[in-house]
Amino acid sequence: MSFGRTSSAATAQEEAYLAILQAIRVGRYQPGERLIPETIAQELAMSRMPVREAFQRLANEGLVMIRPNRGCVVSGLTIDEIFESFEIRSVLEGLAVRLAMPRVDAAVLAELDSFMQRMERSGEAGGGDWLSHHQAFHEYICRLSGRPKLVRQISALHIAVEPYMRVWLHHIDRPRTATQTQHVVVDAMKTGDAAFAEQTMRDHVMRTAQRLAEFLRSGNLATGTPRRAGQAASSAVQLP
Amino acid sequence: MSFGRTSSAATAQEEAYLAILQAIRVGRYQPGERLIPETIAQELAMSRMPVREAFQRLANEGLVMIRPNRGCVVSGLTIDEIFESFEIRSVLEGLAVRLAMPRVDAAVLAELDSFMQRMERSGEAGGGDWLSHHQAFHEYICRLSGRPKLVRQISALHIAVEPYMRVWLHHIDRPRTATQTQHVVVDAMKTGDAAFAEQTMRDHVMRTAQRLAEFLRSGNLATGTPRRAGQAASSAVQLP
DNA sequence: GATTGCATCACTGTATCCAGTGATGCAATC
DNA sequence: GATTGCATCACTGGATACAGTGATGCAATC
Repeated sequence: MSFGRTSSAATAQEEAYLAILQAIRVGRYQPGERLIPETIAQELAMSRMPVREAFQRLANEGLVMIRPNRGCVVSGLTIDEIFESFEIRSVLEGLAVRLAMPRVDAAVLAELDSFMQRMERSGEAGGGDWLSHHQAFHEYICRLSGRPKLVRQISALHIAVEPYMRVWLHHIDRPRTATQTQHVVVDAMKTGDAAFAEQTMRDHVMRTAQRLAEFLRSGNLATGTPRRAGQAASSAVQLP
Repeated sequence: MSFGRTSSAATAQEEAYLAILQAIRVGRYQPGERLIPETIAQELAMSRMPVREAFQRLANEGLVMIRPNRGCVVSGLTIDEIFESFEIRSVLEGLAVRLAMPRVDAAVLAELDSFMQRMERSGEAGGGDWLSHHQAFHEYICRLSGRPKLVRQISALHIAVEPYMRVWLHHIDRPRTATQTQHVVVDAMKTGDAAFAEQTMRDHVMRTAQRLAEFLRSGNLATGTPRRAGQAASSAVQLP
């Protein structure tokens, strides 16, 4: 194992982590699904051990749930939990924008405009990579804040709701209106008013939350009960 | 191992996690210190494996740092990182208060008053458990929000800065003024104005951050360089 | 005398093995 | 016929064993 690691992972455990993470993000491992260490280990050509340690990391980020002696399941989020994630994100991204404001100049605004153009183009193409552009847009702003921990936390929240965003965007298949609400954020940043930009970002995130929650509640998705430990009668949103 | 686990941990890994966490919180394992899995495993009468998995969890929470093939060190925070943690906490706790407001009634306010009395008493006794009362006060408010993820994130931030808070409080040995600023928060909650309460909580947290940062910068502590990976020339605050 | 290269050693990461726990299905009894 | 108890089985968590990597110290050469 001294050569030929395909991915950029330095260690087998890291490789397992990235592989499982990706599978959850794109919805290949679905909420409620049981993750069998042995199976995944075989797929990745390694032993169960690094896979188990990857489970630990994922569990800590809330993406899977490990119940002692009863295995590891992908922890789907309930609508309430999704909404809560957005609530948290709204204040964190609000903070990020506020802290980023002093560093915003013409070059930054130009970059933001180009981000939005990319989003609009991929939106019209109906491509599913609108989401990646969208996340890149948000991450760019966050990075401007110069706060690494903040960036990390926001990124984790993006990942957690990504599977749900994905099906939503797939259904509405024209995320142009969504793109337009981004303009409001950039416009707010152009005013130079940090408090205003913060509030605008908050509103923007919460508006997305409301639209997504509405969509999920509208029953365009089957709402099953992938049994989860602990919380009684909590039925996570099921992906198609 | 079917009986007699001393702590409430269901699994060895959990026990290791709690033990190491506690050691870091109270400052027994200090920033920059190398954590040897074998040593800790012996102390806890288990093998290296569960200890390693505990390391994973701690690394994810940012309390330790694992560099591939080079072991696990307690990741001390720089003053900037401490300040950043407070910034994040300020908006999260602000959110928590805002969401908690609808549930605030006379009984809740009475409970908050009793929390503060306890804090004042332990403050005058010079006891180091002022901190636990203080954290309990904040956690009580957070719980009122009814947002489990939010509570968890805030709690993690409290833990991360706890060692530094501890030495600070030990130095000023009369955290009465600190207690008084809590009153401002409770008073704001009494007004029933959610936005005002949110802003007040934010200010309260940031004021604490400023005082702590000032103390740490004032050099009451030696500022050494427990070498950390990645960031060049980042010298974490060293505990006495 | 200093610097560089090599060898040895300590330690980390991974694999395999073993024991304990929860689940499932069948049989027996009510 | 239904329900409960037991036995078996699959799987998880933990321990031990092994291989690979980085560090350290000594020696040799410049």
